[in-house]
Amino acid sequence: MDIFSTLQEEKARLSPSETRIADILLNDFEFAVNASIIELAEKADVSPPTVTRFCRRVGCESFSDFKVQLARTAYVGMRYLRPEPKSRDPGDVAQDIITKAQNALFLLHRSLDLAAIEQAAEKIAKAGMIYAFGSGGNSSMIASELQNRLFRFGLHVTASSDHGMQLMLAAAAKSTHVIVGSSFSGRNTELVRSFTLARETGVTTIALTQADSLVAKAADIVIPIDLAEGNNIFRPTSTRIAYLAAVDILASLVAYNIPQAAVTLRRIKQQLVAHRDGDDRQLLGD
Amino acid sequence: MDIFSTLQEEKARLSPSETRIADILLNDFEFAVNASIIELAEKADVSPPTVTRFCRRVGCESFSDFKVQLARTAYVGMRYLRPEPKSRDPGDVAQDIITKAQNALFLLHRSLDLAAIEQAAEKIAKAGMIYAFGSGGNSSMIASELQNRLFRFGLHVTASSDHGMQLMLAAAAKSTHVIVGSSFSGRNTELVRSFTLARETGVTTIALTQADSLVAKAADIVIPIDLAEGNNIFRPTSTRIAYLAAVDILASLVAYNIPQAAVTLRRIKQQLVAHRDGDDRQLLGD
DNA sequence: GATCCTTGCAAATTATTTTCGTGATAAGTT
DNA sequence: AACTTATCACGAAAATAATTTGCAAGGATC
Repeated sequence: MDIFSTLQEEKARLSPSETRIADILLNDFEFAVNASIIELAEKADVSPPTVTRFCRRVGCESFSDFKVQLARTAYVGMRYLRPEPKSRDPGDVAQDIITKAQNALFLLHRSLDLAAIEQAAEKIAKAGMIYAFGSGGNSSMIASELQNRLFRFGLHVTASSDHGMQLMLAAAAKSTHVIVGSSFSGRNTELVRSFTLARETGVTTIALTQADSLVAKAADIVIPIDLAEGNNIFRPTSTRIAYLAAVDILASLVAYNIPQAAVTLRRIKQQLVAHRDGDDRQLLGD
Repeated sequence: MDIFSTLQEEKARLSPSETRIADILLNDFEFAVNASIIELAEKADVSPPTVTRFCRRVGCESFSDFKVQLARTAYVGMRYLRPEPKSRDPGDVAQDIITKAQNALFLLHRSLDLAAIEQAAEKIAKAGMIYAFGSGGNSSMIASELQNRLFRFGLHVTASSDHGMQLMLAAAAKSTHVIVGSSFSGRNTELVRSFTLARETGVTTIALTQADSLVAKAADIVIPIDLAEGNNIFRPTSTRIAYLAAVDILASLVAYNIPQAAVTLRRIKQQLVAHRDGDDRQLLGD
């Protein structure tokens, strides 16, 4: 799909000359996007035709197509190749974190299952009661974020990060209710238990989790969020940013499914514009 | 700086032919980045030289430079020109949200005051006790995130979203302590009061907020987070993502200032790799 | 009516791609 | 082991295509 991932896949199969070209891309990216085919060829100590062939090899139509692809993916993908920040220099750390966050959003957008999200939004909009479940520092934040967003549309919602409480709520839930559960790893077996229990009484269960995971298999509707685990397991913040964005999308679609939500939101907006001297709570609107 | 902003500034001064070229860029961007100068010229109904002149006019060296610039800024900037999503179609909503989030990260990275963050990180790393303050759905999340991140480095930290509690904590704080307060709007007057009170006893106060705001003026160290308000006041999630990233950077730098944090984190990582069958809580590491 | 700006044409320049041939390496054959 | 033969990488040069420049014509403005 994008050049850098192709490059990583093909790396082993490249010839010496092509490897030299690849090295320039990775090391002196700035030069590569601005250079002409001749300059690039000279720097890599190869002939222009070899550069053209290289471009074709990594899946581009032509050299100019290659440059466009390069420039396009660069902003997001450039540092993706360097798994760890090079130094402890604040600038590098910041760059690394921002890039990983950008990347998480980028990957999320690519792999988003819109049909599932819309289906989930419809169910949520019609639900008599919504339970947002999630445990651990990450998923519990997602659960409370869901509560935070949904109650403003006039929906009945409660969040819980307590497994015992989740089980009780799941046991008491009715068929018109919806449970939305979040699990970054997909291996939250307690959540699986709540889902299974709830489904016995016809409760709709929605999971934000990794596709094909235990949690995914236990839910009615799965909103899969699959990010390259290697890059994120030790840096959950970027994964969390992707989850937050997914919740944002879900909540927006829920709003569109509730006629009066638009009215309420418009009123909040007008309120915000008219009265701008409160504290953070004025940022309620959306 | 980037092409689209130049384009917006120059728009009024463009000639009819150049306006036609600009229109193509804005309306059929995909075509524009992939087209040759001839194709673009034909579509705009002008001659190739006019396209070259147009490129110079918007600050590029040449047509190919122009294309690279275009492709480069496009990913982040493209939809920035369209302030509102075009439709309620899930794809458009998702696109809009993701783009705004990307943009928030982009703007954050540009405007980041690294010196302030590093200064804050040093203070936090040495603090006897840390208080993370924030109110409202947004800032309270940031406060608990700070707690979440910092306690793992062996630091003493507590988060509070309650104004009354914040005041009491601030009154009881000692000069070796640090208060980190978050306010998206910068107008949280209760937080200002806590800061002012705390500074009387020499407590270091750190604010994550808008530059030159009330809260910023009341703090010792300000980590300014200024995002285009117009785009974010009604859509706080993207601003929040920027705040989360800022907290991530801050926490990473704090870790580098604590020698034993590295050891602890490494142990957590090994733990994670060895034992991969728990639930979400396994994603503790960073 | 003079001047300035915009624009296109055609030529010149430059960049890119194709074609073709050489040399190297590997696999099969005598 | 020595000799084909196939395959591939690569570069030189030619062919092609794209881009830029110089210049002149057409319009608008003062």
